[in-house]
Amino acid sequence: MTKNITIHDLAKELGLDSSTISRALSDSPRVGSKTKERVLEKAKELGYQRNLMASNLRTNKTMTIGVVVPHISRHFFSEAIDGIEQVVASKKYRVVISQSRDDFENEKEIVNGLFMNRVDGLLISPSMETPNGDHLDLFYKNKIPVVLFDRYFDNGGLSKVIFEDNKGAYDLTQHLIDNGCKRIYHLAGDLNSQIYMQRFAGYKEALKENNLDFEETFVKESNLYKEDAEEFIVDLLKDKNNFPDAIICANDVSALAIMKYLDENTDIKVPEDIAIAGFSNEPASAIIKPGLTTIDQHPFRIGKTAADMLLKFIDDKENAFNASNTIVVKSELIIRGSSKKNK
Amino acid sequence: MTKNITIHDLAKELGLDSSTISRALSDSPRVGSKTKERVLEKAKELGYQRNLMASNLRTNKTMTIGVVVPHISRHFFSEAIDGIEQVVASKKYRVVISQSRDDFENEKEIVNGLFMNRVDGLLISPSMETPNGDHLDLFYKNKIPVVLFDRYFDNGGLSKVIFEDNKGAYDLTQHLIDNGCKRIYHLAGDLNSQIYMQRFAGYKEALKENNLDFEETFVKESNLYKEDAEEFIVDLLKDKNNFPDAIICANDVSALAIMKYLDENTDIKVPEDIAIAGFSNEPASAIIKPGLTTIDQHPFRIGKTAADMLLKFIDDKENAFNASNTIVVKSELIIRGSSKKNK
DNA sequence: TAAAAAAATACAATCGATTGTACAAATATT
DNA sequence: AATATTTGTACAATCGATTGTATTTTTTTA
Repeated sequence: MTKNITIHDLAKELGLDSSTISRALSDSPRVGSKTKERVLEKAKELGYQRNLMASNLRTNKTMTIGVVVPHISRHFFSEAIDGIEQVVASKKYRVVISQSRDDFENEKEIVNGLFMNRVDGLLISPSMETPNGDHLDLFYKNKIPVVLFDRYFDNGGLSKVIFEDNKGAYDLTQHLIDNGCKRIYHLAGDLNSQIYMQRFAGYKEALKENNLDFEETFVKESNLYKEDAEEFIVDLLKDKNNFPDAIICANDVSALAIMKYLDENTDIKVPEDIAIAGFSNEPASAIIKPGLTTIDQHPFRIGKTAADMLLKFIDDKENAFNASNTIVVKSELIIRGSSKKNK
Repeated sequence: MTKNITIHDLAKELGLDSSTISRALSDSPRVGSKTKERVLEKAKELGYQRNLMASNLRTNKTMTIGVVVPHISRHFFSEAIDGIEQVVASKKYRVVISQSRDDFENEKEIVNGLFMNRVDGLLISPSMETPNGDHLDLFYKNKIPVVLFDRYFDNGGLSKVIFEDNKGAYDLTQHLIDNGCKRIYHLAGDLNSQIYMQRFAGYKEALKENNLDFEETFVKESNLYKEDAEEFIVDLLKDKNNFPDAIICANDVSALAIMKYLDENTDIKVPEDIAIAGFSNEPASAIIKPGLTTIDQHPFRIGKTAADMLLKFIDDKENAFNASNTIVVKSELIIRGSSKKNK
């Protein structure tokens, strides 16, 4: 193994002290310009590459941001990570990305690991199982900024960038009502999670304000996978007398699964017989026919915003710990064919 | 700021030497069990967290893998990253992820940065612009293993995990021919890129072996975005006499765009009037109607395989630099409605 | 030209953990 | 009980870069 070149090697070669090399390489005014040139040239000649492990240790900075998400490959998160990476890279930071797989134990381990690596800040979208922010105390106590995004918990003091889940679901519901729907069901996510809770609440509020029926049986809590959606619709089909005239799903995956199921297994037509709406605006939602009415969550923007906030906190730690800052990213109603009843 | 607790703090508190603390924490046989207990207890009490910056510097290991992809949020790459992360995390490694945005200058900077961070290995899917592996010499010379995945270049010595692009395109073409297609066009990607080159070659081979016509005009090189696909189909529609009876697109995005365009703007039916096939098996391809015939690339498996190979090289550097290992991940033909002509 | 000021460079400690060697204490052997 | 052996700890150097202080060299000023 070609031994790595260090500033000491350069120093020896040039008959200078390593401190001078260090200063020359960081363009310090304390080093003469001829010397700087010599150093730079020699560094290039020997293929010197600064060792950031050493540098980080000394400066107590890693220029690294930890990012924790439930699943990297989910459309929402990969878009958010794209946004994060873009912002962070432009400020010469790097991202270390881990996935909790919605497992709290996993998440705790990851968070500890990131702390041991002394990341300069943490962006986290907690797992479904995460009850509170106690496992982030480590960061809090050591004044390393943390920003939650998308998912969160009511845990005093943590800053976050969240989505208008309530408003999104409200708008969706109101839109369906405006289109003549009266018996609107809701396939919900895990109601222990703030985001699904909010979606459920927005849906309910809209029903209430329009004096529409709401019964507990209208709502089914689930994991929102394809299979959950199929199970849900199969159940509903058993009692055709009480069939809904609209379903709002808490994500697109389940909404698409229901549309697909109805199309392939029944002669129930969307939107004529039943309107369907989803949440998240996945790429497939624009491609299915009819298109799926949904809420765009602007995941890229959420990621960007969270990263911006975190970097601001890193620069200005005062503010990072004085108040819990919350930014709410606006929802956007995307109306497509699946909701166009209008009778 | 609560000063971080170090092994020296623990040592002072317990009246021991820091070396003993270090050994106790790593469960060395050289430390007595009672002492170990005392250390562990005190560590927990004071909330000690090992500083990996220091540890890394000393041991010259970071337990970190650098990952470079063109775009994090593309389905293929986010799935591949998922696979990588899964493998790597199980061996207590972490991933630092960067995106080149298909910009070579960017990629060079990222690669240098990862080297300065002394990652223990590098997984890279090079940008479209990357001409060769010269910018990876740094790793090669310093015996840090590198594995290319998906995209690659013919540059002696680098190990890689690639996809059966040629075979995939061949199978797709053969399948269309078996279904009665005779005039098969190809919307290609950038032909400077090995993967698109291979897909093109596979398509051409299949035509040849079946003694079917091939003309240069059958092929259009493009960036494979939605807009490119629309432009392509609009052009074809101008000359209805020479309209193809099948199009193989080098990715799903463009194939879906063509299907969507035909459906919304013409009365040309898929697959009755024209068969369409894509490449990559995006989620939307299973949802559109008719479903899009395509090739599954198993991106998750590609990621996993590449990560496995890299970790093996890290453990056994001998082999990492003796030969260039190449694993080819098998393609899978996914037949859906868009190709079912059979007349 | 000598003294003062400014510029360039060297010295040495430090960041926190690891690890080879040396030493001391405890236990075993004869 | 005296010596040999094992076990447990301490000492000290090291990883590579950074940075405050000290020193030398050069330039300026009187």
